Amino acid sequence: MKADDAVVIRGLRLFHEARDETFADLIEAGFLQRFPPGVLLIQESDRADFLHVVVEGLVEIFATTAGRETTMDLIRPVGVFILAPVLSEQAYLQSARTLEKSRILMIPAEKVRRSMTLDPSFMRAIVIELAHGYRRVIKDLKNHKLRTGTERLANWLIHNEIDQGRQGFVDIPFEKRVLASRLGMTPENLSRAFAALRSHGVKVKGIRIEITEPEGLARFALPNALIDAPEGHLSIQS
Amino acid sequence: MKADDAVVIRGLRLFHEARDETFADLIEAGFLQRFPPGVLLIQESDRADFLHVVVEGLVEIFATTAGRETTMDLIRPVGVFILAPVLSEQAYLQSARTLEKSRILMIPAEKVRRSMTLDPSFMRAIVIELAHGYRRVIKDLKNHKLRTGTERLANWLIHNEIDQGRQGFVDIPFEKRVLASRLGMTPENLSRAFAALRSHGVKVKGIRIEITEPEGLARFALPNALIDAPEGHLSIQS
DNA sequence: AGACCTCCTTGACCTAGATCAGTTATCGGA
DNA sequence: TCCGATAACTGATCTAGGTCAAGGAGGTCT
Repeated sequence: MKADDAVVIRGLRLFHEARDETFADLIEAGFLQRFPPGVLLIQESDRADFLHVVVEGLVEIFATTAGRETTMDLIRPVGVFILAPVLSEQAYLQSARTLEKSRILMIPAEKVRRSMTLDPSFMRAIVIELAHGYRRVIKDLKNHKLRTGTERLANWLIHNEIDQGRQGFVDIPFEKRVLASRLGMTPENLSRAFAALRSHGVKVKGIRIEITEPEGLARFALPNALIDAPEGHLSIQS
Repeated sequence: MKADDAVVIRGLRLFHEARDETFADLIEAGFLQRFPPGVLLIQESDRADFLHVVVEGLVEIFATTAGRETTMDLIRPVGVFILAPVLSEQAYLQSARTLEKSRILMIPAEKVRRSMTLDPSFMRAIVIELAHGYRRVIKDLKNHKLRTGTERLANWLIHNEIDQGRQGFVDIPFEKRVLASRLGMTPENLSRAFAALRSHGVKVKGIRIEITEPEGLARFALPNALIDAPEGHLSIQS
């Protein structure tokens, strides 16, 4: 692994407060690997053998049942994913695949658990990270139970316009079908949701979505900090 | 607090492995209070000041936005609720109210955080508890994104029939409107979902739901361990 | 540049679910 | 035991969202 990669990974909240030797130990035990797009990294129901860190690229966390599939999350560098089953020695509940060519650091689960036992400051960081991840999923569940698809899209746009620097537009950083699945709808329905938002000052220009009337959009979306505000996070959120 | 209450609470996974003095300290700092039904215990967006333990009764965890409301969870004795914001010193994302008359132990958040710092075995239990809670919400989100309301009901019945001792029926342990909200549907729709399950061997007799053809119901429900299997849990789940 | 491929969009149609209204069942208290 | 209040059920209607099919727009490779 290149030294500057290690520096970036060390910047993650999860590793930042760990002792030097804990961090060195974890990096030492892990291996960095390159993957082309579309590679299945994790299969749900498999035993959690590794903690994964996205160093470069884009990873989709998804779940399936009865032939259906949905996107649970999207992880950009530098982000850790699927921490919980690594800690409780359980099976993964979600699968993961690369959407772009990516570099992934894989740290053996056993090593993570042992480091946690040996280094209280690392364990402390794990507590904070788990608590934040927990809260993010709760927000997502609220989003789904309390809002329609079009409202979820409107709030996603508001949140991402801010994230991308308040320039009055949002560039969707992956395929629209992926966004649709992340928001819990079909691609067809996403198109219609965009059409419905036209009357609230939203213009679709390919990948770029222009927001001409932020106040009008907010009036429709009714953003709520307890759903939409980003949880202190490891990864650039979707 | 009565001594036998303390024994039961000590039995919780969260407290079981804590040192004796840690546990004594937490119990000492906490206070046990009685509430009639319908009392708001926690208001979302309030700062997390206490960790709550349901010693007796029934507590509903719910969330609201834009005038809508949904049930996020139901906590029966002995169960802890809303641990995450207590640890990361944040606002509650969910509200809580009693549904029955209840006894609740409230432990100051600051005390929980300090005990965690002082007692690694307690912190370790917190990691496990958080990881399990995290996984439970992920299962719930999968349940909602991947299934219809009727399918969620069918799987809820299968799971609860087993929980209640495989007697061929399920007694709904709260009002049906609460179940409806927990499953993310209206009371009207829950009635229709029950009607739809008649052809799969489900008979409604008031509070008691008879399951005459478990195999037929399972064929319709397609239960999935990665959604329906109970996570190692503190509380009797809903 | 042209051909091809994939993604996105749009329309028609259908199903799932919400809402509204009216009725029936259930439970607690006088 | 009756009464009133609340919960539950049922039907009619409407909206949200999924499915199917076709057309259009944007890339990439030769």
